[in-house]
Amino acid sequence: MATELGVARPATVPAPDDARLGAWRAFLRAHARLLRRLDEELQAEHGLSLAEYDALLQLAHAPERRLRMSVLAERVLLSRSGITRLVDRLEGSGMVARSACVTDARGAEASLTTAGLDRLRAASRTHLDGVERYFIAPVSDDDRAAVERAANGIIDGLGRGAPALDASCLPEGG
Amino acid sequence: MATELGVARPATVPAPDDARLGAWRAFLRAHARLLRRLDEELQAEHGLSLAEYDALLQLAHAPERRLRMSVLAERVLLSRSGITRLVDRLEGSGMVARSACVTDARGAEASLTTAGLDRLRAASRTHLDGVERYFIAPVSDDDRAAVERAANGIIDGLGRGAPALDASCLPEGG
DNA sequence: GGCAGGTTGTTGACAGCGCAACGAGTGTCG
DNA sequence: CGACACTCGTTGCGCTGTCAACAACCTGCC
Repeated sequence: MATELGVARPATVPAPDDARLGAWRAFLRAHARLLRRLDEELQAEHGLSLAEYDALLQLAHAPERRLRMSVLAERVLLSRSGITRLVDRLEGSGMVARSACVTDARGAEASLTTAGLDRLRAASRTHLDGVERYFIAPVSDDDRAAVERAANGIIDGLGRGAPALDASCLPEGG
Repeated sequence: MATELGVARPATVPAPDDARLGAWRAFLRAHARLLRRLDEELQAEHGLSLAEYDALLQLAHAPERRLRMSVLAERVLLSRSGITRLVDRLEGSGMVARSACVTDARGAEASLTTAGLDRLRAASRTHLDGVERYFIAPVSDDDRAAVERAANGIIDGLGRGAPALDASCLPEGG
């Protein structure tokens, strides 16, 4: 268990000044503000949300510029229903097209249209400028490398420990 | 414009293998998966969302365990209408109480009830364990320090450059 | 005092996402 | 072949959040 960690945990609520929680809170704040800013800029200049941009980007990098819905969902960090609706919107604006999958009649594929690619190219300038300005510039090379290491470590650690499907830890609520 | 930054930017779409974008994408993935996991655990074991937990925590740390709505909104990274609804829910479950502000008749305050404090105490065990397990344990002390530095640098940088309300303040970036 | 202009919290309308359920299709094993 | 369990994408529903509009209130200036 992760309870004996050397942190004195008072009977009260976690102190806001725990040094290690500082990193945690900074991480949360940075992410929230950064994403909001990038989304704002993308929306203002190109009428795209970050999720939409990301979907277009994933399609652009895929072979033949087409991807199965479920694969796209996974890459954009969305549920399957979420990707259905996202593709609905993109299709509505003519940026992607739906087509049936030849090898699997259940499957649908989303493919990037040339209009979508143009839109993506334009938007990527804005987005990359934003990432450069707000994420890369204010961080030293060493720190950025550390961030990447840390992020990958976190992702790794999450993969290992399964979520709480085990109900044996619940009943203690009383 | 921020176009001359030393990044060679091809006429096509950003390559997925840019070393610095690697950190960016890892950052996004780590955050998404981590938050989802922590939210799941908190929800499963205590029926609280992360936002609700955060609100309770902010109240617990405030003097007199009460906070103006707008201040609370700011700390929980929510809009004013968002905080109104969040407090609605928490009030409905008896974890916070609303009261009028004595010095400002427009204002409302949210205060933590003892039930809310109990709930927070219980939940904080789960939450802190999660943060420990998924955020702190898989990251070295040095890297965590770097993450904190990076995050603060990002927040700082965001504060400086105003969003695109004024286009005239951008050109001096070069 | 009295009024213009900003702030505060709430509400209505709406968007986006996840979950559960569904129809359609696949693959496997007897 | 037929039965079964599974996967795929879509849809209905609910939750949660934002934005715009609003009434109530505060502040500063005349």
